[in-house]
Amino acid sequence: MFLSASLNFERQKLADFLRKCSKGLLIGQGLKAHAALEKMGFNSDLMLSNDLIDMYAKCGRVDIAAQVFDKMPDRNVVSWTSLMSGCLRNGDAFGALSLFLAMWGAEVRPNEYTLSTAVKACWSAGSVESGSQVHAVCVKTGFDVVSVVGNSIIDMYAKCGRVEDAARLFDAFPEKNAICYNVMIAGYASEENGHKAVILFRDMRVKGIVSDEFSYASVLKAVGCVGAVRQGAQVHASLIVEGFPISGKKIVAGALIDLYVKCGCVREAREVFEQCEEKSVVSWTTLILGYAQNGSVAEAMECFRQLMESGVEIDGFVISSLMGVFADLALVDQGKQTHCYAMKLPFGLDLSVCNSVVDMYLKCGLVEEAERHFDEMPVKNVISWTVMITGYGKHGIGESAVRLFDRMQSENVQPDEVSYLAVLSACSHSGLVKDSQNIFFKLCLDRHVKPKIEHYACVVDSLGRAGRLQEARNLIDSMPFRPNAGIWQTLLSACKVHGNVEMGREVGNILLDSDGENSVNYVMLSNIFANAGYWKDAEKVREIAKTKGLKKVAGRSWVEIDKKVHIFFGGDDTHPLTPEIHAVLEELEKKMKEESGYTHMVQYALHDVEEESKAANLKAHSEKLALGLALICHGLEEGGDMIRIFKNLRVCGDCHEFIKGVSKILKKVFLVRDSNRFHKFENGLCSCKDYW
DNA sequence: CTAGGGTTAG
Repeated sequence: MFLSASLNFERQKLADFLRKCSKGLLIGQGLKAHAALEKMGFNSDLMLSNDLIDMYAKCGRVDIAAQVFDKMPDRNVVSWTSLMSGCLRNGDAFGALSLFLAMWGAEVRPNEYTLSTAVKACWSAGSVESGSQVHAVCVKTGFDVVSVVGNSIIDMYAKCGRVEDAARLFDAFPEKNAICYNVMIAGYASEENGHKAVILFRDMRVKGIVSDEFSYASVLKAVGCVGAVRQGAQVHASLIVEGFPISGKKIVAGALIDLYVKCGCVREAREVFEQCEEKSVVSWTTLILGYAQNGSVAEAMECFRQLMESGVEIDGFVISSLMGVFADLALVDQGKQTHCYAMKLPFGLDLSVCNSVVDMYLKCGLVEEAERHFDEMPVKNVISWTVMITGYGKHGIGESAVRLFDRMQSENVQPDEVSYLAVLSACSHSGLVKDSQNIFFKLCLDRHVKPKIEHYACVVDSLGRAGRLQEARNLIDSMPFRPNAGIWQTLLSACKVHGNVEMGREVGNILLDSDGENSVNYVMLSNIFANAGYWKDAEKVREIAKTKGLKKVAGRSWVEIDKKVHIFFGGDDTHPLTPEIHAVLEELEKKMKEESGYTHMVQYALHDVEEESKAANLKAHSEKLALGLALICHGLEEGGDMIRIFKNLRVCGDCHEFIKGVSKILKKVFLVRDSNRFHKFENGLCSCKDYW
């Protein structure tokens, strides 16, 4: 087409203007330019149409970009690539990939821009299979050695968990620039490879490649993953030496805050945070979690309050993080409150928010509430299903867990290794041995998931609880893994339940050799001996533990009354109502003795699994104290609201029996959440089928 | 028209 000089001038002006709109994200101006363009009859101009696509894509309107694209009489590689990258930018990786395929059908050849976009779309879509296919195309077309493409490929493999493949390509890559290094350092930023990230970071500097913010952020993440505070401080120091003021570098500062938080140095984290001129929501989130993980819930909530006042925009990450804190501590009132607040926000229905809410309700013992929110979720992902399955499992409703696991697949959600683990664990808690075996079998045939040792452990647990110890033992022997301490502990615990001293002795010895610093092993083994009357053996095991100076985790229980959390340790007498608590417990014990002949189950006192403290006797177990306080506050009349008690370890057997008795006498319902599962006590019975 | 970084839910 021949254009007059003035028309050509107008055309160039429009193109310049569109690029300006695209750069400045000025959708309003862009729409005007589009109208002008049509009026002037430039509809079928290839270059201008491409500029339009790019403008709309960058301004977040891929839908209009696609309309422009569809109307074009001719499309070149730029048209296709612009739309592809628009899809990807908009979070539609699959859309980008299908365009990539369609482009081949239209016989348009990709260039380096197209290929790097396609590679990125693959990892965004989580499909390393597509990624390696596109990789093959890059090799065939010779684009794989172009740095933009090559770097994308390395990044793709690293982000899809194939770090070794990424490293192989990285080593062979001819001209490594800073981005190439950064991609690989980021790929190494994990627990298992963190040290390699540090080595590469040094190597990069030795080779004279200038490290930038990206390098720093990634290497800081890496040292955080391996928990290397000292190395982290070194990196921090070199940041200062090289004149990298973190105040203006949000991401580097964020990485630094996270590093200090991960190492338990919340004070240092706060210092860095305060140094930032512009505090991002990410830094706030990191800090909030830092406080919570270090046991300062009040500080965490205060931090959240400050965030809300700061004017920084709240996002789904903070809400789901906070919800996780409430879930862990079972702070149901705060959880509900935050949930109500979150629902009014634009991201209130985001997956991570909904998932964290459902999890919070489950961990607070409100199964129906959780089910309601789960059912109402507009979209579910594999995590949503897993949360619910785990919840059912912990509440001893294994049948529901298995049913949900089936439903998830009928709704075309592919289970991953965590969901398999959740359902297998639910089976073992509910004694569903057959289901456990069937699901495990299915897992072995599932092309998408590889069975891990934890899956084996669940089946070993199921078999063990059912008393099929030899089968459990055989399964361990048949594993393609070297057995770890965890799986032996599972078997040992089964030996204890079923009083199998011979196997217990054998397994116990293996454990004492391989995991000799863990007090749990000694306690369990000594219990097996003591239960069977082998007192001398029991004593010997306890002696070894004692000479090694092994300490146990202190047991603690808590109960929430009027939004206040009351925490008790074993033998705790610090609560102002301590005399009243003991009086209530005493009275109930007397009644129980009269009605059903209950006496303390002394075996738990002599060698309890969690043996909270030497001084504590059964009457002063933390869960009983919490129960006593709850009863005083709720009143001793029959019936009333469900009382919820929480413990950081497993509930002791005597307390378990005791609470059963109380639930019968007072016709009250108790829900106890311990480290293992939920116990719902009602009318003298407990919901769990796996307690001993 | 293209490549890299810090926070979350199981």
